[in-house]
Amino acid sequence: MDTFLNELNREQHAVVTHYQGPTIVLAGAGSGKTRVLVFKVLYLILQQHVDPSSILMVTFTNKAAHEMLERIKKALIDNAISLTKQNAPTVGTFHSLCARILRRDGHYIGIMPNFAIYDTHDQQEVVKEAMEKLDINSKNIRAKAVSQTISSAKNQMVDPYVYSSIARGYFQEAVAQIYPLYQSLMKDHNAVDFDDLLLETIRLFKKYPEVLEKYQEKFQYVLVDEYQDTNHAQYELTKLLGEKHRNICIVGDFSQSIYSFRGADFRNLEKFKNDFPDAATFPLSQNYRSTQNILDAAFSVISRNTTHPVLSLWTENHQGEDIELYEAESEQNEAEFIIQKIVERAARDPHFSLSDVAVLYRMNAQSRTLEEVFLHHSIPYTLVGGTRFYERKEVKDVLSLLAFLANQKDTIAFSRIEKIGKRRAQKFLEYVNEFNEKNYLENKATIDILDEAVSKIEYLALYDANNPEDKARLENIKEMRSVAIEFPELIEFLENVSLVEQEYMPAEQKKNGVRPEAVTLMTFHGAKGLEFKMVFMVGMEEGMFPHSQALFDNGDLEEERRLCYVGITRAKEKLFMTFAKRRLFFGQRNTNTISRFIFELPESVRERSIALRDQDVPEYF
DNA sequence: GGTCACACAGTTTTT
DNA sequence: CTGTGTGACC
Repeated sequence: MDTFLNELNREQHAVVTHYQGPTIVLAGAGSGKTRVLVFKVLYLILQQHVDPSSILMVTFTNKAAHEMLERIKKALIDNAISLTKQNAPTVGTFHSLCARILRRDGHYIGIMPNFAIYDTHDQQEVVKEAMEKLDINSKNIRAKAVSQTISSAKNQMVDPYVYSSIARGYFQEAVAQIYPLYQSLMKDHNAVDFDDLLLETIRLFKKYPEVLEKYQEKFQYVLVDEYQDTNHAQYELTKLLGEKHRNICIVGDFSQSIYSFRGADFRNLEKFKNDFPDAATFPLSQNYRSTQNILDAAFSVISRNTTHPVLSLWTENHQGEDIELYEAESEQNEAEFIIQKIVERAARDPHFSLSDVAVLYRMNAQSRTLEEVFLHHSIPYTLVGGTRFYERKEVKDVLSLLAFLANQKDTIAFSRIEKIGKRRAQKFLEYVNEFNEKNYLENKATIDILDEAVSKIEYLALYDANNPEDKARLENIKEMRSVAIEFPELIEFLENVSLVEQEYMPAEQKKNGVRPEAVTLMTFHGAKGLEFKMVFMVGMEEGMFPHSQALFDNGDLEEERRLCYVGITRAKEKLFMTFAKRRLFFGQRNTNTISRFIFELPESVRERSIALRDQDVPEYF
């Protein structure tokens, strides 16, 4: 057990063993960050004999949380320690942590434990409800825009009162009217949105210090990953939870902050230093992932950013293969180039697997052509992203039944049920009565409630198993049943489905239970945290990447550049960047100029490109 | 209560 | 171009 620290390099060792006091870890791409976090927890438990349950680790996604906890558990079992539910560390996202806190202690501030968690779609329904009540024309003011505006106000912790004092112009003044009504409707529905989970927890902590103290006492050690992508509320929460024992360790990388469009603020990394002036800062600068060529390219691009520090990475890996640029005639040709390169590589490298390849793009809309061409050449692919499991119609329908049973003030859920059909909604109400009279909430398992409600309204009869599209819907309901079996308590089930995105995997792949032999297609955002031997970055054109909406604002442009940096650093061995002369977009054929990011690569990369050899470097200002 | 036609918008995304 | 959402009409 003493030897596990030997597996770390000097920088990593320093991070793991510095276990007390405020700590900032600047973890570069591919520097073994996840491993360091796992080892840090192991070190606390094994060497410092810290009670595992007094450790809190906050991650960016639930998937990351799950993987982290599994790795910790496994390592502890190797050291003859097994974790139970009671003594396990708390590992989760800010949202799941706050949901748990509010279920337990929300009653202090008037939140009932069976509250519903509304997703973006539900939020828009509530906004529409508010707009109807206020008689605001939904043609001039779109509910979607309003709900986004309210959400970003909340992210900056601007309440309705403050908002109305700063609102300027037609749209903002309308929002100023809608916002307070939205909040009171949410209360009527006994619901909170994702932003409220954080804000209400902060409100609870500030109003009832004894509640805060309970959690401060529980969580003696607080670790927060991906700190560059925290928003203001998450920054506040970190501070509140950690300020008593001051054993807070935040981990992040300025250059990988890519979520400012939803309220993340990389400056939180700097603010932490002001709040904790004695914080120790550790860099993790050795990269284990990529070749020198790839790191050089990444650095060459990201060093153009001026509003944040850039960590320079080094590696012991060899120089590696050249980065290749390709100018395609069209988006089809771009996809065919990719296929050609994959086939070539497969022919000469027996260890090569299609799962070593990722194609990264800026917008989901770009996946369409790629899919068509991949299909045409019979190259298997996995598409990541798109419509999420719990947002599918049939899944939401069934969930609405359960959501309403758990929280009968949730009229948003009920109006969804009415949309299935008036007669079915009537039938359902009969079941609601039975449910209430016999108190099924307490003495029936989720799966039984689900099956009873679904059969009561004959929901499955809406779909025909012989129709392939319907069959997929029925499969999805089956899939949901298997999650329902895992969570016999209805409230817990609902919390799980609102906060945890189901790992998306088509049914046939799931049966085999192995990672499929297929190329991964996804957005740059989706690739965060992943790595592939061979990476294609496609659509490297002004207006595509950087995206057209980001061209005129330096802050937005720098975020695009960070996204480009994230893309480059996903590659372990081989990186391609492609751009098309002409591209069909929204039914129009456009001619785009080559992305500025291409011109920000090291000169040697550009010189080898036929398309660029004789071209002057354009001025982008 | 269900279907069809038209309008219209159209980044990135997890919680 | 394509998916979604709304409103009119049977």
